[in-house]
Amino acid sequence: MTTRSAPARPPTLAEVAQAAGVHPSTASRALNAHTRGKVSDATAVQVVAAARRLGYQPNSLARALRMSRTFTAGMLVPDITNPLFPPIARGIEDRLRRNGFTLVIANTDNDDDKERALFEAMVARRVDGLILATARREYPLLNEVTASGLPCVLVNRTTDDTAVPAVLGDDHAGVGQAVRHLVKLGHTRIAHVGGTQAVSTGVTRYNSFLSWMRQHGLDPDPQLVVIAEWFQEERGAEAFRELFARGVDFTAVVCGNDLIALGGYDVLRERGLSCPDDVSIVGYNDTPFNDNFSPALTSVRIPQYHIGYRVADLLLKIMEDSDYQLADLHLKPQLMVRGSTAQPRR
Amino acid sequence: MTTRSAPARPPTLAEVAQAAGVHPSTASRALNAHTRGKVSDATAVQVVAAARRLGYQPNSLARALRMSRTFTAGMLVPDITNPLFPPIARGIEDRLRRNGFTLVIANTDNDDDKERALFEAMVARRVDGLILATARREYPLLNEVTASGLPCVLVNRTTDDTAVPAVLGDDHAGVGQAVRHLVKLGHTRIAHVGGTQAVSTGVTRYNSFLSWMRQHGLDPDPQLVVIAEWFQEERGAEAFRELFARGVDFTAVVCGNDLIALGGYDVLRERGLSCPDDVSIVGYNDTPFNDNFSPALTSVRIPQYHIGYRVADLLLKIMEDSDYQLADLHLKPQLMVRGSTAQPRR
DNA sequence: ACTCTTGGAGCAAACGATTGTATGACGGAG
DNA sequence: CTCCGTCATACAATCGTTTGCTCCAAGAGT
Repeated sequence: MTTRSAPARPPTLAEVAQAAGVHPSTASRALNAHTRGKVSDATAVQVVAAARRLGYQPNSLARALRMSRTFTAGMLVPDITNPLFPPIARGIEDRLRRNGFTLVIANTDNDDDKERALFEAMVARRVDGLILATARREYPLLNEVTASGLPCVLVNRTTDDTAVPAVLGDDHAGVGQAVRHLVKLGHTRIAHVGGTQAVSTGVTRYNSFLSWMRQHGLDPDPQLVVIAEWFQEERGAEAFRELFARGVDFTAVVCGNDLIALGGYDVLRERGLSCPDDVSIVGYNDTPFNDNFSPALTSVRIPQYHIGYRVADLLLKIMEDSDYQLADLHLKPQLMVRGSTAQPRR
Repeated sequence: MTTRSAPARPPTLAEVAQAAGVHPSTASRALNAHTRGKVSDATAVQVVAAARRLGYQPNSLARALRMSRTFTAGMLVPDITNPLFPPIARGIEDRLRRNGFTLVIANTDNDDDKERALFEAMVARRVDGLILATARREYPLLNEVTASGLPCVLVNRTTDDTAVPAVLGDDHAGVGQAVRHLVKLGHTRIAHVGGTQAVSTGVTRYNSFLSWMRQHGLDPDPQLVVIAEWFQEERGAEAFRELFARGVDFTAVVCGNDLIALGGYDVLRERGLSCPDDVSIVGYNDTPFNDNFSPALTSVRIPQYHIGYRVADLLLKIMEDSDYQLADLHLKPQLMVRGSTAQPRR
């Protein structure tokens, strides 16, 4: 037999040091790449060998306590069940892990009190940095975060008062691609069913819609713009019903996100209308399964994984260099054309 | 002004003790519900007041180091991007948080080496317990886990050698509901497109299918059983093509999960067949959007959130009482009947 | 009145690492 | 031969808690 069954208590640095016949401090320096230069090569080899032999794993708690760095980042997300967030979280996790960081995710359910409590919990856990996917345009929590001095970045959404850097999809460009696509197909009476204006994505996509319509020489009809109360299928359906109720003709709709677009599908079905024959629909975000709906949903894909990756990148930079020059990052979207958009028949 | 801008360094227990005019150890006991009884009520009040006044938050690192408990649980998941897992993770997180525990999730991508590395990382982080959603029937990693003595539970999948408790959906019952539903509709030539037999859900659903078919007096035709290489849409499509290639007639299919069922949709479309007119299809898990496919997918819903909740429950019990009597937990599924199943026309 | 018990609080040693400072040896220069 | 600089290592403090032990005083029992 080569090794005994796993020891109940993992070996400590002191034990490694003893096994290598050196003082713990020497062992520490030998093991830490940062201080390797302070010990002779010979003893470094000894220590490393002993560490490997004993299966030494530094106790991250002790290290964290001493260094007051936990190598942990926290993330607040409205609800990980929303398919937009898992790919972002994966990107973040993958990037953080490369630097030995761990990610802790908590769900706020868009509840102010819960948000605050979870933030406190993160602080109590002494996370080294914070990633917020929960920002609203008015976001008082952010004051507490910045006041606490905790490095922080926003993802996917930003705030009106932007003192904190954010990594986002370029929604202006994305909506532009959607509008251009519809215009090229021949649509002129294009509607917008936006998402709540309380979050930045809702308002940005709304403004971009107006702006791009005008750039294409189309005067956006206020009657053809409805705002869904939230980024949800049922809220989207309600907004679509309102849109139809207004009685103004339209042949295409740019939606605030994919769930709203699905709500649109439901309402078209209710009214016996066909997509894309009667109405073309474009979603946003390109969450999974858009290929499987019928018709397959044309949508603006945002690089979710990479957004996560880059936001982690940014957080790492800010954590190591506290006066790193801050800037928002807007990643390029790409329109995925599928079956829900076609030339207008009217 | 009531308070100054947040202090750079949060107050320590010693500072609270000093403010209350007592020794740190007394302050500790006063603050800890567990040891509150060891100090007089009067001083307890003093200490609590001082703690509140200073905004004291115990340093979880120091506590963890001293107590060698981190109040953290780790979770290994194949890929959080799979919509099955986020609701489970939420259930876990919500339950853990009630006891002051934090959940750390890591994605293994079904990669053995990555799995092992992430397990090591969890150990290095000194998590108090581990939740594995990554089990395969043969699962060598589990030996290391049990050898390490780390409390551990499985979720959604279990292993052949079941020394570790698991919380699962009751797949036998779920498949039974699916088969019974189809039989009641009048189907007799029912096929099964299962998932990989390398994981317990694949093999359990397969065996249950055979068993329930026989219980309904139907002799399952081996030609009508195909195993998809993985629980993915494209692998499911391949399996469906194989099923058709065998040339044996069937009118309904029980699928290993919803993605495989979607692969079935694709193949039916390829062949110009209609669901449910030509073939009825039942999925499994009832992941989101089943309502939005066309036809809406009939599927066996497993209580994902509650599975997570209960697995966390179990882990907490095991952690606090190391010889808690172990048992697997099978939660009741429920068949969600939608448009993809109908009476056979042949 | 004396001892015994008991409750409350302080002391100090952990937990396991990192790191500033002190110490020792050794080699070269004057 | 002495002195000094340098390099490698050892020493010890520290991070912020928890907790076994000791100690003291006050109240109860006889």
